[in-house]
Amino acid sequence: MNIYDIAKEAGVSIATVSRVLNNKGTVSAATKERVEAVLQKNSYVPSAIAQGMVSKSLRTVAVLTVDIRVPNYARMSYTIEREFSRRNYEVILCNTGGDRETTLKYLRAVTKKQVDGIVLVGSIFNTIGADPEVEPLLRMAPVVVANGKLDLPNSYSVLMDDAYGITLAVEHLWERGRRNIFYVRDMDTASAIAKRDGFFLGMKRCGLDVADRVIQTQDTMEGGIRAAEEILHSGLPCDGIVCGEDLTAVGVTKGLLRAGVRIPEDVSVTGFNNSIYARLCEPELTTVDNKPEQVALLCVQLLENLIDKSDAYSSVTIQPELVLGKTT
Amino acid sequence: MNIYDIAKEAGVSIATVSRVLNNKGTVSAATKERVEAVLQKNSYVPSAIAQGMVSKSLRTVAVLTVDIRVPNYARMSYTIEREFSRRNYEVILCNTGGDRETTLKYLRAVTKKQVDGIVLVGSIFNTIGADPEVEPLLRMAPVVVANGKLDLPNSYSVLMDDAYGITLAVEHLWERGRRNIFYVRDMDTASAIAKRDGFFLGMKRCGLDVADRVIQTQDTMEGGIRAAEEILHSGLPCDGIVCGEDLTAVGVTKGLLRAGVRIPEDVSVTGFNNSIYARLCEPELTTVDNKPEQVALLCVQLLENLIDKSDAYSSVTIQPELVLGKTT
DNA sequence: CTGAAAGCGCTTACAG
DNA sequence: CTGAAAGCGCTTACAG
Repeated sequence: MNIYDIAKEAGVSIATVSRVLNNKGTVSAATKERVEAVLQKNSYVPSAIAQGMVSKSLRTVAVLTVDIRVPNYARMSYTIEREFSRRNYEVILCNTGGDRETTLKYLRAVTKKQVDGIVLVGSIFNTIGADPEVEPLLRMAPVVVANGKLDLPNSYSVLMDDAYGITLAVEHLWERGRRNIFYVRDMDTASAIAKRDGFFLGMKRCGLDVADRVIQTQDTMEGGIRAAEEILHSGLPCDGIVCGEDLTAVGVTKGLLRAGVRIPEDVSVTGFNNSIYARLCEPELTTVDNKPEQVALLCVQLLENLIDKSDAYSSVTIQPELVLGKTT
Repeated sequence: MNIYDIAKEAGVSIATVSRVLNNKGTVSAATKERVEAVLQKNSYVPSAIAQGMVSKSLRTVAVLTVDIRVPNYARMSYTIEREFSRRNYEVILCNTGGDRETTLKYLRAVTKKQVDGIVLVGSIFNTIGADPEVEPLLRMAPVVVANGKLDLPNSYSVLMDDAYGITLAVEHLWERGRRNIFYVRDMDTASAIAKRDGFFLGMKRCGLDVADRVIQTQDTMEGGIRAAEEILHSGLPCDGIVCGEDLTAVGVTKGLLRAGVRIPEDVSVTGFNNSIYARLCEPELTTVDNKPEQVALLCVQLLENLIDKSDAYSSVTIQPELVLGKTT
């Protein structure tokens, strides 16, 4: 059932059917009514592909992220998807695993489908997006990076001030009287580096020593447990541990408790993300809220503007907030 | 840059360009080489929309689920997406919230885009998919339901034996010497009902009484905490609590510990899903592995067969497994 | 107000 | 081996 069938049945031309369908141009009331009856009767729905052929748009955007199973990415992707759905766009989801080849494959596929826009979720795309093979693909559609920055003419950013978030945690521990503070960091994304720098900055402001006080570990609960063990065996005094992720902070907490360390009496622990992990943790984590929903919403608004070529878009930075739990 | 530009530059017809592009039909080696050079030079990529116009396919499938932020759905959606990507399909993600209207909106949008197939993730779609307004939309593309069943000619299921999973938990508690067992259930999906029936069955087999031993609560950590309080105040003896979800089990654990109950010495607790929540829980939860990755993979294989109209597809049921933690 | 025609960018029989 | 033409299902100037 296509527009020709409808036209024939209604005794009009396809142009007229198209007009009533899109409420465009002028159609006499009588004709309109007749066509609408036929439309209704056949519950006709125009083909989005054929429409896309003309308009060059399928009203679809692509969301590339590392792994939707990570709560922070899940929250952002969820919000992006819901917000675009409200705006009558569908979202193609791409789990790149942070891998260059995989990212390339996804970008080739979605640009071939002429997506209206692309959202890159995660600071890992700072590196991948700058790759000489990746970059030209990102020029084919407007791009917004959540928590990252790209040097492209049609790309904008919504940034989270990760460094500031970690300084908040450090200063909070200082106020709690902690003077021997460690930092547990994870992978090597721009975000991880910003957080570490935030730690250095916070410690400096508090006049504290950072020598041998940064522990690198895997971004898993087990990684956190190992980090706690490493700290306990370092020989250095420790009364506070700032973590770059809630998940590692949960592991750190477990590791400390197993070693008989009391939290927060002996050692304070902070996480990052204000994820559900922080609330499941026993005791509940003090953590940094990096507001993924807010970041995601701004990404959607920015990309929508870029797609509509409306004015007044610019990159934004969101400030995180400390959320008190029972570990500090 | 379209196929006409390429044809002109290579001095051939568009039919010939199409042939070398698709490696179809016959092209002389010389011509092929010439065309390929032009293709390469312009890094030409054919429009997927125009191709879709002819083939009636955009090589896209839709995944409808309740909420990607729930780990079990995230794991399934992740696996489905990755597996379809491997097969050169893109995935449109739809978070329906379990809502009928939202589901309708998504299905209208994706059928209009003529998706090649639809995966419904969650037993909530048993009800929604049978709705008289929803059902016709599901007839427009092959459908696979993860952990649910639909009565449609072109729809198949990959089922998880939730009831069996709960009987495993009950029997495990019995073997541990528990005789006063409660069940904490959540929402009213087919899956939740199957689990409750599994509880009844397991208890019956063990010859245990179930009167007033099913507690209904919200599917959140707080819901679990409240359930624990309710059980403790019920006046009934309790030495075992089987939960329908890891998240509520974590809450139950917290609630019990706060009341000074020892786990597992006084009361054993089991969860469901083998999610990361179970491992974060202190003590680590004994839980039921419902194998979301395996379910998802089978869904993809099934749907791929339906799309290719290859033979030999049928619905499957997966058996869950008990995973021992430290709460039993 | 309405219709004929061109155009969107491909693929695919059909001739030659 | 290669090209002209039709067709996929729409939208949109352009006439009338």
